[in-house]
Amino acid sequence: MTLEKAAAAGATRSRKRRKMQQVTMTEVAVLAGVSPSTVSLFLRKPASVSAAAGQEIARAIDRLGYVPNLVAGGLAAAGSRAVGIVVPSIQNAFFAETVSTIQEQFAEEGLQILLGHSEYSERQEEALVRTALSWAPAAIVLTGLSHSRATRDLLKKSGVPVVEMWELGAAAIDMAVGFSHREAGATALRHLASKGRRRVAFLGARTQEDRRAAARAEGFAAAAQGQATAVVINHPAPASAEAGALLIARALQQVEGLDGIACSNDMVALGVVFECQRRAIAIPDRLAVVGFGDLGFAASCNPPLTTIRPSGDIIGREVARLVLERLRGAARDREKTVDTGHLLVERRSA
Amino acid sequence: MTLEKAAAAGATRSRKRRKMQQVTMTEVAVLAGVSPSTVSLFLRKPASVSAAAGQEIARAIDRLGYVPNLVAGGLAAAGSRAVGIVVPSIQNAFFAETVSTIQEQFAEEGLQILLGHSEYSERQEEALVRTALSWAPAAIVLTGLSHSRATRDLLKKSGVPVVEMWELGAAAIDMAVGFSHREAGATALRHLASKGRRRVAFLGARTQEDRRAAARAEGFAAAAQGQATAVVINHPAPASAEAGALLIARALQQVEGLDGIACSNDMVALGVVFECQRRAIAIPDRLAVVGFGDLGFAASCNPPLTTIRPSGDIIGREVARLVLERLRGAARDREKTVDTGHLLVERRSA
DNA sequence: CTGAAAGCGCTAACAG
DNA sequence: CTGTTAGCGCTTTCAG
Repeated sequence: MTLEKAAAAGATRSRKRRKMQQVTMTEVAVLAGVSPSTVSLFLRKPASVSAAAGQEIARAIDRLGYVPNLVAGGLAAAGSRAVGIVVPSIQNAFFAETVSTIQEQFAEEGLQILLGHSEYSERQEEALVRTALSWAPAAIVLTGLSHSRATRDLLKKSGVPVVEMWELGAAAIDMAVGFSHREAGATALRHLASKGRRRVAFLGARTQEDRRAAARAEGFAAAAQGQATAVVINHPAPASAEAGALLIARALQQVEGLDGIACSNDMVALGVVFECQRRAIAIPDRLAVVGFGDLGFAASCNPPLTTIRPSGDIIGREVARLVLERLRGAARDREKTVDTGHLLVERRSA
Repeated sequence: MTLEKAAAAGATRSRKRRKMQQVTMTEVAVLAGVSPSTVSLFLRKPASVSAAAGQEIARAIDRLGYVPNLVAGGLAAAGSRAVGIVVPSIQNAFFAETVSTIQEQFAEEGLQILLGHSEYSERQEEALVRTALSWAPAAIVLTGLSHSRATRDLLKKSGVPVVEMWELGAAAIDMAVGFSHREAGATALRHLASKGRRRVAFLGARTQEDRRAAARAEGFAAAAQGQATAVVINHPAPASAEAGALLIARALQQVEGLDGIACSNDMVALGVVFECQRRAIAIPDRLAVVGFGDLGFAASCNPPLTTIRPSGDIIGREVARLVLERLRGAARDREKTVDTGHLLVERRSA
């Protein structure tokens, strides 16, 4: 079979396409001297095709520069190889790490990521889920357990596997991977208390929208009962060093004899460290600081930051594993939830 | 027309699907008492359908909870509403910002993002481009101008609009948005020189793989001719505060009388600041430091960081604009390149 | 302005 | 192991 003949086979197709001519599976089949379904089979299960045919097909694919059309495949198979992921913000280092890990795991399995960010808005999340569903995705990954009623309905009705990540506690739609933020907040307080700190504050960024940060604040405050005097101070902007500087200034003013701080995010803690350097407030002697996130700079700042590590990479790996297992046919009720816990990383700031 | 009838219309479809029953356009059409093509038309150009029909259709969509199947749409239209984006790393704040901005702009136009990260590997990039092309994307966005031969061929052959971002200089495949990293490096040197610094170093992370960081280093070294003694020191790991601390230690040891530093990334500069705090090296008096990126903490660290702002958000906005214009029918040679420049943000560290 | 008809490129039974 | 046969759900001419 010649290349020309294969080209001729392709040429019978409509010429009205707006995109440039694309090589189709039929052309590959013609050149390889087999039927299209054999090519299709070869692509999905190479082992089920005779070695001879396989070789011919591989050569044809190569010569023609064939790129499979996953859109057509997805339609025929009633479900695509894409996974929708929606996170509050891609710029947040936590979610960037998780998404990054998921993408790595999926790439090996030929799964594509459809990404969207909701800016902590349930309405935006709903719109993103709707779009994702339009792609007949193999699965959908959401952040957190709070979603609009419509989002839940949409998802349930679709029957698509869904995994909610970065939070545990309330009921999940389907699967969930994460940890309890209340407990993480409590850990921060207990650590501070264990260091003899009795007048403490939780500095939060955007806790109105960020339910998980709010849960950490709650856990912190609840654990303080009988242990310490705790206040929670919030800043409406996203977590940043600047927010941290502002918050610590307010805390110092608001709490007489303040001696311990927990932050909703290491970035905020960094701002606290900066501001304390400026004011010559000794950390941890006068003020103990515990962060959240264990971001890259935590180990090298002055003093090194005691912080809580949520392990965004492990969350990502587990999310990918759950999705992959479900796609490979695991029962819908096989494994629903994995608790990744949290880890107190003790360094010098507390 | 009753809901039951519409359901009956749907029920004639094959029951072999693995996914849960999905509402189709035909069902909407039946319920609205029009033909599927009218529904399709209404969805794409509401104005071309009579008000009466439009209203019926809208109601039907609502009652049925219809979610369009973009996979089928993409196949029929020979091109999907998805845009493939590949960046070296999602965890890098620069790219996170750009991707975030692009996603925002696209969401309004109903474009989905297919995201992948290459880890600075051309081979991985090629694989990601291949997968992206399998989705018959509306466009593809790549980072930088260096790609494997196969990647370029694949892209050219596909005829898909391509925009390369975050770099300018060499020839682009199609469109490009970015700036010259050589010039950015030169700016850093000139600023240092203008402050009387004569023995300077460029601290780079991963410049073997990161061609753009390498270009900044080159621009820095080239501009030093006759101005200052410049050395370039590299660390093979990704940019981090830790790398910065390591690099400045080496620089101090290697260059007698070192008085100026430029970093390939603000994160590295942060490490330099930390290490100098530890060693009680006064910034900027003894050592002037200029970073790159203008990341969130740059303004609030001690001292505030003089840095070069690449404006990742503007790059994102311009990328989105170019793609959108092309999709709306702009000629293939309308506008090919936009230079977003760079900005020296002078603060106290230099 | 609306409908009928003809696929888009591929997968998935089912026979052979 | 391979080919035949039907579509997947939607868009797009092209008539009316």
